[in-house]
Amino acid sequence: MKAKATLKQIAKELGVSVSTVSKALSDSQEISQATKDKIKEFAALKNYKPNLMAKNLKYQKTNTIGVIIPNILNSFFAKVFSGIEETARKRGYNIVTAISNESLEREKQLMEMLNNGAVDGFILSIAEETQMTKNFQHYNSIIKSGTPIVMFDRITDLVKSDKVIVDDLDSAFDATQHLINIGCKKIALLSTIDNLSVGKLRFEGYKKALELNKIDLDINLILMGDEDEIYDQKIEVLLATKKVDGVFAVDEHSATRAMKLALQNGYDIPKDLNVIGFADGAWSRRLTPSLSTVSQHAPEIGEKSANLLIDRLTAKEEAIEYKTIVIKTELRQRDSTRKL
Amino acid sequence: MKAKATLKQIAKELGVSVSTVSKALSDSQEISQATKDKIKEFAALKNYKPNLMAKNLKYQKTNTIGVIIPNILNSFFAKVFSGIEETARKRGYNIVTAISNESLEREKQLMEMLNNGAVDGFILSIAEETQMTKNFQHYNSIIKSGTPIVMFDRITDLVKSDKVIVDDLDSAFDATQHLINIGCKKIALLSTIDNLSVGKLRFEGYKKALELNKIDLDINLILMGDEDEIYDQKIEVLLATKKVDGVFAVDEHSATRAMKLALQNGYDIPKDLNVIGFADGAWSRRLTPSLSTVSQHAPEIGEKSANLLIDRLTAKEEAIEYKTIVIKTELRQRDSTRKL
DNA sequence: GTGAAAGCGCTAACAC
DNA sequence: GTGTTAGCGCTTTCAC
Repeated sequence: MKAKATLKQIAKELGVSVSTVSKALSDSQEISQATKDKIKEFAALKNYKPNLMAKNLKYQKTNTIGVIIPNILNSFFAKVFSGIEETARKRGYNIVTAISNESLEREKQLMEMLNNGAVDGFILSIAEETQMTKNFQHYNSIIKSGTPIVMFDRITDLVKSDKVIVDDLDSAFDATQHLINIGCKKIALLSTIDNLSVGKLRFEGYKKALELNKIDLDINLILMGDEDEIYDQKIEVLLATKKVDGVFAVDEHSATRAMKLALQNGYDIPKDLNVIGFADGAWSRRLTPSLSTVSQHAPEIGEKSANLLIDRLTAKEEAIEYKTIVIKTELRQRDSTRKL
Repeated sequence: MKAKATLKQIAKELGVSVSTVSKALSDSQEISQATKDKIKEFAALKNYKPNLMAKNLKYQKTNTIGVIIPNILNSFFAKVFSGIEETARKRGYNIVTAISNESLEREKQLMEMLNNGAVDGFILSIAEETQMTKNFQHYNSIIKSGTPIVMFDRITDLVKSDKVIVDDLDSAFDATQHLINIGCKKIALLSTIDNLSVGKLRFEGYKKALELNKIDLDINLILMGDEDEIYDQKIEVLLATKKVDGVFAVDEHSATRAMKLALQNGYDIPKDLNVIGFADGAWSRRLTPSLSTVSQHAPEIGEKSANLLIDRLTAKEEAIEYKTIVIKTELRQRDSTRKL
């Protein structure tokens, strides 16, 4: 447990002043080359590293971003996170991670805690409970306190901030339209995220596609629920009617459950049933048949979010206008849908 | 962008000294109730929060743990991470996350960067490149500098530190034995992680089980490679021989590729082929048939790691002995293996 | 070319 | 019961 080297120590051991050492190490013009060399060599020997906390305190900023993720086990968030991490790191920022576990209380508490000079800004996706209860004051009060926020994916219009989203409505429209194009007449919509902004938008996209193709919305084909057995049973009942030839699943759970239950109930995918889902690419490829998905470019969402935040943090003038970046999705056709 | 409240400001506005405010807010006996009440009320009004950086600097600790993850997209690591996060949070620690991307250089650089007073200790799993090149000095020099490290899953004997691992050898033995018990005679071993400590141990467990059951090790049944198409082809060739009735896959990729290729090549799982893999539970259940796995209790690994580190950080005496905690795995029988 | 001193926000030993 | 002061490690202005 040897104490870390400080300017003070080095100064003392070398018989110079603290400020000389500081200047020498930052290659100041004021210091003679000889002294600089001597000090630098000694510092390297002692493995000197400037203390971050002291610097932070001095400059009143931390070069750290707080990232609040609703659930890191969701691979979408994990991917966005990796995008944030990489971009932030490149631009010299550290990441403090906190997981809200979809809880409003936890989200509030974490953000307040980190807003004590621990981070310069936040990147977050709204916790489910927060979005359901529409309790957004804590965001606004944090922004008012001078800490900028960037929201991604799950956002709200009630907070003025930078945002990065996917064109959920259009993506859902395209996915549904694709199912129609390959001949589906009875397309079910499956969702466990109807309480989220993104869930609602995807539902809208589905409805819009049906409408434009003059297909009546059939309420029996719309299944909403939680990730539980009751939901599974509903899917099975729906499949049992054999009146479905397409499934549009707006979340990973719905997509994979539908696939599995259909296969178990003797459906031939994609012959009898075509499935498209919002889901993670890596695992979708591992399924048999592989799942056609709406790819959300998660790492890019992370990258853009980090850049938005850091741009704001480093901006000369304050109060640049808030931006909303919309990332284009892509329909990845795999084996769970017929080819055109 | 209103400036955050500081002790100094509050003191000035209230016409008292800084230390009075500080003491009042920490409920010191020295201050009269009346003053305390007054100060507390005013502080609450101003939404005062003590500045973390200043406290950290003062106390020479950060209450922050640096977590170095090789790859957050690997759900095992994501799960361990969530265990770490939750436990650390409960005990009052923040998490700074860094992703090594399996690179030695990056791992070194990240750790050195964070070792400048940004974190009190590290929790990490060794990057693949680090483990392959056996380049472990940076760990030792960080430990020597006074920052403790806890390693999990991918570890090395060449670094003295606390460790949390799974009983890889025994788990692999049990998995192989189970395949033998349900009647498999020709058990293939698939691995894309033979360069990792855990990969080697799992291979040992496989060999031990064969040996004890007097089954000759057949080199043609052992497939090692990277996550690429060449590896996929090798699997397909192996399956084409139809000389395999069991697969023990020591990593997620191998397990899922084997399943998929077997299904595509007309195998009936588990009738013709039994598959067990080290893999994530959530997704294994989503496959059809669901995959029997060795469950590694990832969140518990994270929890134990965090506790080990924090125990050491908060220990009164220095140099408690280093501990290695071994977590028991569980064989989760699903539909990719016959029932006994 | 080098050093002294102030200050970032906080705590705590020590005065009064 | 309240205030003064020093100091955590660093940078930076100003003096010499």
